[in-house]
Amino acid sequence: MPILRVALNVPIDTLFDYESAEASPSDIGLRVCVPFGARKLIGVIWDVCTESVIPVDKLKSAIAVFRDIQPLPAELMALLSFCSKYYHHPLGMVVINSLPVKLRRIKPAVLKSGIQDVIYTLTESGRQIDRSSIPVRNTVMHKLLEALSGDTQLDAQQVRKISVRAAKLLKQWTAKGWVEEKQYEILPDTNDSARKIPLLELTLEQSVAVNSVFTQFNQFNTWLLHGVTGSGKTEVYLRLIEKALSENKQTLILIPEINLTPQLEAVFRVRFTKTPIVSLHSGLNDTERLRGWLQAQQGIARVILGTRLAVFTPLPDLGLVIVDEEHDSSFKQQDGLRYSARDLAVFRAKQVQIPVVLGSATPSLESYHKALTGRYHHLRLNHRAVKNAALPQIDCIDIRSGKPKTGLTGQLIHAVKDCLSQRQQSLIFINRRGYAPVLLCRSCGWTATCRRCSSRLVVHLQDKKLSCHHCGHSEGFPYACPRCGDPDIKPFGRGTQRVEETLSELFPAARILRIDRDSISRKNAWQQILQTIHRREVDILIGTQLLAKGHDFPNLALVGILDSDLSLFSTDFRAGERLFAQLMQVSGRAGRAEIAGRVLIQTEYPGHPLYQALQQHNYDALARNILAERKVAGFPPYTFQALLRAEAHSINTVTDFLHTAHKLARSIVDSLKHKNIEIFDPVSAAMARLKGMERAHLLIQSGSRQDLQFFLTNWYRQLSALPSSKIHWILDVDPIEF
DNA sequence: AGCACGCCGACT
DNA sequence: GTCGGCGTGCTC
Repeated sequence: MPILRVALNVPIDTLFDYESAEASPSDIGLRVCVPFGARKLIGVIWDVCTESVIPVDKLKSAIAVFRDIQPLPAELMALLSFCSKYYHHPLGMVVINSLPVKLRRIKPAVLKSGIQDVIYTLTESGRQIDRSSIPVRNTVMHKLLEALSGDTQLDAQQVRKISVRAAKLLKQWTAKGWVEEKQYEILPDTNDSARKIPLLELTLEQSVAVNSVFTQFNQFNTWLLHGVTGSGKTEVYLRLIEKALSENKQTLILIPEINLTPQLEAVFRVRFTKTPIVSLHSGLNDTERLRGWLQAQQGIARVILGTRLAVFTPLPDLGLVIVDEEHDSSFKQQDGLRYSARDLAVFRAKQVQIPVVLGSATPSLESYHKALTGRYHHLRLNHRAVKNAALPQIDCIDIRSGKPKTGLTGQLIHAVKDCLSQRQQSLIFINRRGYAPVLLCRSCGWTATCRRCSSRLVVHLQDKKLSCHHCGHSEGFPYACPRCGDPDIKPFGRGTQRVEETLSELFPAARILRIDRDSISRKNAWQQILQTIHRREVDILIGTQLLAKGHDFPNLALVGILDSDLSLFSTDFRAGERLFAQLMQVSGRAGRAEIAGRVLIQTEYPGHPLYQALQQHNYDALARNILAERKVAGFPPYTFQALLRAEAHSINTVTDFLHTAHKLARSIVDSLKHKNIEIFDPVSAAMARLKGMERAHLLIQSGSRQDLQFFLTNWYRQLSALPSSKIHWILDVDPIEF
């Protein structure tokens, strides 16, 4: 009888064998329901064979093979296998967790409205509708007509975005003959060349970049598209996608944050009006996610735009991969399977021998180093694409001589005032939300700390709460110091809320908008906020890094940066790199259109190389500087790392486990031919306590990725055999946080 | 991860 | 006497 080898979502890195009378090799990649101990589980058929190493009397029979959807393509299965091996995570867990939630259930997947979206277009008579005959207050009708105008096709997802009422309205309009309802066609071409919007002329640098990729469009190559903010990386992407579409290939584009998805999606939809585009991000519900995934798998979707999890989408005709803002740390998953979507994207491109483009204004040093050493092709865009738009003037304000009480120097206040008088917008960037980061007792030095984490509680004055930004715990203010009883307890330091308070006292007439995770509560709020900014209904913006990323603010003339010095001397060796990228990003918000931008950094270290490089817009100087330091210190990208992360309720459990792990590591290395593996002592994590768990880790480092992997495979096997009832542990390969 | 099995303390 | 606490060990 045929034997199925099944990948199951259990933390044991092995396949499980089952008998199945009906199975054939063509079932590889299908889902299957099997008995497992006392329960039933869903799994994926990884292999079909005739023999098993498991004794026959122990083999159970599979319950049912699901044929509701096409099997996973072999390439995707190879990607998942690689992922399991490279990150040392059980295969079954990798496989099942990569599937849309609706495919993880023990029942066939159903989409009552079908896989293909129905799309809507205006008919001839629809185009004749006199919009002035529709009451102005009927906004849904107007929005819908606006969206449909100009030959645009709307799919169900877009319709839902307009309004919940829009779908009903469309049915009525279809009945009236104003709107035509049809299925997406799989277009062999996408001669979208009949476009209405004239193409922007490419700058010289842009066309060099585009043409370079064109010349090697049918082979694997990693291109680092290194372009300053505003240099038009998106236009380069668009030209490349156009090319992929014309060759009847799918394009996968990975982007960092959910905030940016709608923005980029809109750009693509305007440009490729007839191309089925799917966006996959965490804002979708299970049904939408499944539909997008299936459209991608069946080749209906030609452009797939998504956050890191989209790297696991089956793409039969993949011809181009793009990773935008490749340096962004959100491409690295920080729990469970700790994969880097950027690195897996490169793997995918290599798998099918196609180009992958990594775009950034501030590439990760890993990628930059590979570009310098010739492993990646370096494409540079050194100039802004918009005519007359220069890079902003960046200056430091030295605050050593007198730290301002309000946190804002006279110079910065003056600059904001100037902006106000010229009706231009300004942005104050402070990467710390809340009112103040610390609640301090003046007489004994007590500070409010979290019960479950080793963190200070942040003062939120608005809702009169102290809250932990790590576990979400919040509590009321104490009336007096719990330690010494002195009632003189005060907020210390500044967060966005306090800066907002100060600015509204200084400029009572100004329209001030604070943007951080606390002010963006509702799902749709972000789009509205962007509109408010674009309509110039705001004078001063105050924000955290949420604001720094990729958005265009054409009327923004000034960026003020507060309290960024903290990151200069962090224990994390990547802090400098991250701060630089962040400041470069936020600086890039200023002066994007006709307005000359200005950036003011309040600092005690105006001479620090990081600020110097920033002022000169000189990424290369700083990057080479940091790389030289890393080389001397033996840090990535000159070495490869893996971190064994462990947590438990009791710190003793953690240290005992890590000591055992250390001993095992020692003996493995001693037995190795190549001993170029460095084992560090266990240390506690940066956040030593989180959500009531004590955390520590053990670092392994090697100059050879291969040797490191060989070691890890051995180590992982031994660690898995250890008793594991009280300890939680995971290997983090290529860690970026400590 | 779940879930069963098993071996000890406080309840009707 | 048994209900249920969670330590241990197994799952094709």
